[in-house]
Amino acid sequence: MVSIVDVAKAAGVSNKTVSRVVNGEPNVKPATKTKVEQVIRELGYVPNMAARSVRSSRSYTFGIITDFISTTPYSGDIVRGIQDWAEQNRLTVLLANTNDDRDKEREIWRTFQSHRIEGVLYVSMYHREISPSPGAVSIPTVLVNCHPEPSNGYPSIEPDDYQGSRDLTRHVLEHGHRKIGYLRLNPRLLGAEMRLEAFRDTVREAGLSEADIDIRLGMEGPIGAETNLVFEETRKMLSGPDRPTALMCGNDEIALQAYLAALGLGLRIPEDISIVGFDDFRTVSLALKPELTTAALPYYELGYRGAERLTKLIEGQDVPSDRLALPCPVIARGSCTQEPG
Amino acid sequence: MVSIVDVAKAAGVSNKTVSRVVNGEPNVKPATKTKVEQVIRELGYVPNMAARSVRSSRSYTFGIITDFISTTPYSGDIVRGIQDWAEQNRLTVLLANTNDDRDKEREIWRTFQSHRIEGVLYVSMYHREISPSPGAVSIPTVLVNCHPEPSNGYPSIEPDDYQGSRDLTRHVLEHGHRKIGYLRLNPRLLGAEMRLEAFRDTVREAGLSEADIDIRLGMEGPIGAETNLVFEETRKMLSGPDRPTALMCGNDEIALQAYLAALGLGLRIPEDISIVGFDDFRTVSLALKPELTTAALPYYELGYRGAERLTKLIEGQDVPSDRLALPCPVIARGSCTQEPG
DNA sequence: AAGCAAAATGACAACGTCGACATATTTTGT
DNA sequence: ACAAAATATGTCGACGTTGTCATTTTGCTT
Repeated sequence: MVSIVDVAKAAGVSNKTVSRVVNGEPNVKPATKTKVEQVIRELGYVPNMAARSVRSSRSYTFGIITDFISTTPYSGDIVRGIQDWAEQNRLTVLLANTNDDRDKEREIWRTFQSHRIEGVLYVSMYHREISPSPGAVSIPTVLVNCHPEPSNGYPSIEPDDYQGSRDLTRHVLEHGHRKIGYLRLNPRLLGAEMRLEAFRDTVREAGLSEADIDIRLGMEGPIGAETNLVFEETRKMLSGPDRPTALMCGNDEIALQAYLAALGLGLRIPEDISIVGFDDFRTVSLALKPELTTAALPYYELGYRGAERLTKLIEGQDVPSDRLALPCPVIARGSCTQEPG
Repeated sequence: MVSIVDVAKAAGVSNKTVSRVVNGEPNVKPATKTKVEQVIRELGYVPNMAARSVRSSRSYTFGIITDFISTTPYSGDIVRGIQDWAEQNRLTVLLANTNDDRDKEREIWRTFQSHRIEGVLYVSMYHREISPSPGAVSIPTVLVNCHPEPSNGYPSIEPDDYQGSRDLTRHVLEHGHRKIGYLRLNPRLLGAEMRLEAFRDTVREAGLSEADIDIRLGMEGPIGAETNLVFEETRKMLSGPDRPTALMCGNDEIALQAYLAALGLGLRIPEDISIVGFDDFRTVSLALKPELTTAALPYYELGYRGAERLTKLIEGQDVPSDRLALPCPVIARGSCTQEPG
């Protein structure tokens, strides 16, 4: 591997001068600079980050710790957001996956320490409360798509489930619907409660009564192995005498099943029943016909702005608020239209 | 940051002895070892990988280059597979994303070189033909979920679309179906052709004639912005006088739309029509009711075994064949049952 | 043409680690 | 008890960089 000394020799200058050229330092004669750059190109010299890191004790590297990267489709967008930010700021990204295993996590923190990582983005693949266990040494850390237990005060960045659900509910109300069904997410998910609460509050504000809404549990049980009640509950809800004209679903997967149940009952979407989801899992929301009106989880932004926050934290700038919530915009597509009546 | 000399001083031994303990070298008195280990724990010493790397000119690091990590759900499983293998072999993983941008890719190869990466896994998010542009220096590289243009001979690891589609077709035939519809993937995808060909070959072997099968195009146009014909084509196919009893779909997304179309026509699945997909995108395949019979893309294995191949390549062991295809197992669920007639 | 400040370049050490080799200590065989 | 072999520990330098400071060269003023 060609080193800075090789370049120096070939260019007939000292290695320090090469270093100056490489790092764009001032006080290098244009002619020298040109010469050195040419030699660098000829020899294909690329600076050795490890050596640089040893000398300057800076690594210019972030670490990403994920729990289960792949259980939620598109959550990879978070990682992409981080990467884009990293690239724009000439940072390198190290990746590790805990699989939700405590020992493995400890091991990962150690590895990160051994690389003298400058900061960690702790990414959860579904929105929840967590407690990182970094061990003895503390590395600046930002929580992404999750927030810390109240006791330990990591800054975090999360989707605003409440706002998303509220805006989505308003969207449905604005289309004239006054009888609305609601299919709940697994209550164990952090988003479930917030989304439901936002629905309840918004519907109450609009003057609907308890009799106008029909809330049912779609899923329950341990995450990853839940009991799925959506299909049955939807059938029941839509077979009743006084069925809702709009159906709000805890997420897009539930919406998918609602589609199947409604269609199976001979109902047309959206003519007979409007349906909205949540998350905007595009494999589902765009594949459904009509395409699904839903609220989008801002995965990419979560990653990008999380990385931004981490940098500020490292540089010692104060991080405005401990928990930052990013909006979930309503994506209006064809599945929710004016109430027929 | 505490270094090896700090430990040596505190333990009253030379730094070389500490190094020996840390690296598990022989010829250290048990008492010394215990003492050193204790001091390491007390001081929270973690070896500095950068320094180690400078000294030994080995980085123990792999790089992953992805094109667009997030357009395909679950393709993150590839990354997880790589990570697991890396962890088991005490390797670190560097991650970068090209977004299919040539300049960005060059930049990434440079970054990887600067980290003296030992090998690269070039991961494509959908199965296709690619040509990496590593620039001047060559780093051992394995292509994952894609294969090289014939000219440049990178080893690769890919899903066996042909075998998957063949086995799936056999599965359908074994359930007695003799009139089969087929909804094609976007022909621009590498898998499209292979899956269709396998279908054709298998169906011919089974003695079906051209009249028994009905092949239609589901999607076309540039990837990521395709025209979607699935819904309409399925309606046409299933409305005809002599409709098929089973419907094979290019992938699970197409299957989802086929469900919707079939249900919209008042058909029951699987009583009136059996449907199978391909890929096993679990957000779709498990959310469908009945759950979807499909062939699973072996994403995790692709990553894990790709990393394994890369290691062998680096160690100079010969890599058996240039292109390695991993089976796509048939996942039988409820959507394909015995032909009714 | 001398004098001087500013600009350009270089010499050298140090970052943390480990390999090569040297030295010290213990064990073994007689 | 003594040499020889085996085990245990230490010294020193090098990996590729860059920071510090010293030295040389350049451009400008008078």
